[in-house]
Amino acid sequence: MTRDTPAVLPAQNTSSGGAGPAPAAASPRDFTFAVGHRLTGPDGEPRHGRTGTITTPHGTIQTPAFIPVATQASVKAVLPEAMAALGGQALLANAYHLYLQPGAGLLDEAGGLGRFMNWPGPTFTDSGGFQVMSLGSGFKKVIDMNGPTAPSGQGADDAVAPGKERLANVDEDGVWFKSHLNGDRHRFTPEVSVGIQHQLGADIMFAFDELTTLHNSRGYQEEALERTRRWAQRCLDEHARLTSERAGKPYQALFGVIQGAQFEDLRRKACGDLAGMRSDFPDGGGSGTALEHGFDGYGIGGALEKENLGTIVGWCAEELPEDRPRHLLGISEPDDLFTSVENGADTFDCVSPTRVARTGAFYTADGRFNLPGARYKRDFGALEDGCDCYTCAHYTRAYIHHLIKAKEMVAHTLMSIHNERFTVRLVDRIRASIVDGTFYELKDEVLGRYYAPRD
RNA sequence: GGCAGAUUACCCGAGUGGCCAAAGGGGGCUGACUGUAAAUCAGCUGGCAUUGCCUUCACUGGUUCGAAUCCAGUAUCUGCCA
Repeated sequence: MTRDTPAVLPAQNTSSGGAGPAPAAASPRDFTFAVGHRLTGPDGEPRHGRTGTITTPHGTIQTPAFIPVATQASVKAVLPEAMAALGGQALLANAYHLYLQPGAGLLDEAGGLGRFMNWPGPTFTDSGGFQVMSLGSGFKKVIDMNGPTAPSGQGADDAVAPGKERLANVDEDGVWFKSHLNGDRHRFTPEVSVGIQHQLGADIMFAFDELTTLHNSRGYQEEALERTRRWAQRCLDEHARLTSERAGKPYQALFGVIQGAQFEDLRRKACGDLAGMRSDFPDGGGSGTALEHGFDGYGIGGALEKENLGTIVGWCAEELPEDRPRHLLGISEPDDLFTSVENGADTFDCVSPTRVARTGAFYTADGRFNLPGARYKRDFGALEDGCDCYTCAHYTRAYIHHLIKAKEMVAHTLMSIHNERFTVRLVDRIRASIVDGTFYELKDEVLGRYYAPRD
């Protein structure tokens, strides 16, 4: 990273020539994943972790990679130029939010998500599956060490978090959403979600899934998982149909999403089911023939306890095809990143860097701290000593502390740039450590310092 | 000069005999945040110690078993009348 970086994307992302007209080719072959180095454990045995390169119509992604979240076609408070300058390789938006806001058709008309938001590099869209949970039960996705606190058993499947209203209701065919913006009812089905995502035009899309919580019973987890399996097939079929119908557009990859909560048998079954799914795709040569095509990659999502994260990712890595990328949805804490990469996750997205930035917290090698604290009032150092981000190059803790106290919006921008850079750089360092064989040294050093007990 | 009304913790403000260390805001302090219903939420905010004790509702003095609350005086402020 350099300071005063011009408003252009990194070299590896400029192959498409910016947000110009779409390339003519439209084939599943426009999306590839090549495994690079494999991680070896301290015992000399191979691990699931690896480096790789994802190639999309809008550029490549070196993995492992952190993909910053731009839910509504915007990384909150940060310009895309700044995201490129801090090393972001791709951005992830949300189909549900974009469908409610500008409307997916508008983005199609505008030339797709990337062009609409002035991000020439690769893009992802989430399916709206997360909103099945967040607008449904409202419970947190990752439960703390104390485990579920809501009533368990029969009634738990209808439980709603305290103070929340149920705004999503699931049935076999799909989900009714009640808009959190104006109360309008909206219908999402696998076909609707994939249709919206095709209109949004991201390089990588996710299948529409049902995210359960740890409050749900085992019986409900099985029921939901089966439903998600059936939805996955419908997503793949609709994806094949639309890929054919929208020939001439850049190919959009579709990732299936693995659920199954903390249950090993359910996770393994989900992986096997989705890995084996096929649908007929048109080939890219214009010959009119079709080819059998499965998911281009896989998302690992759902309810899990932090302590089981690595184990669950490991189960998935064992069951899923080696030659397809594995995206871990919604994770970015440093310990979780190391654990997940070690066990086979290739890419990550998470709202945490910008969310905690907006609420005053910043990451450092020594842990996360709250900048509104009175102790920073006269601290004229950078947010993090030695950080190479734009914020740390130009601004002090005291100044940003002042901006937060004065409720100046640019505080969110400066904080978010730092936190995004911190997370992107951490995953970049993890990638480099796999290449040069120092993963475990890096893990011990980084986590030992980040989570060291404080006074 | 006369009449009427005010004065509550850092600020604004509720409280008109005991359930009041005193509602509610703001501010301050601390913490949380993992596919964004999140520029949000939670706790604390007179002092000291473990339940508990001590000092507070402009000031002084009363009434009462008991006063932020009732009475008298004083100070300051705000209206209206000269």
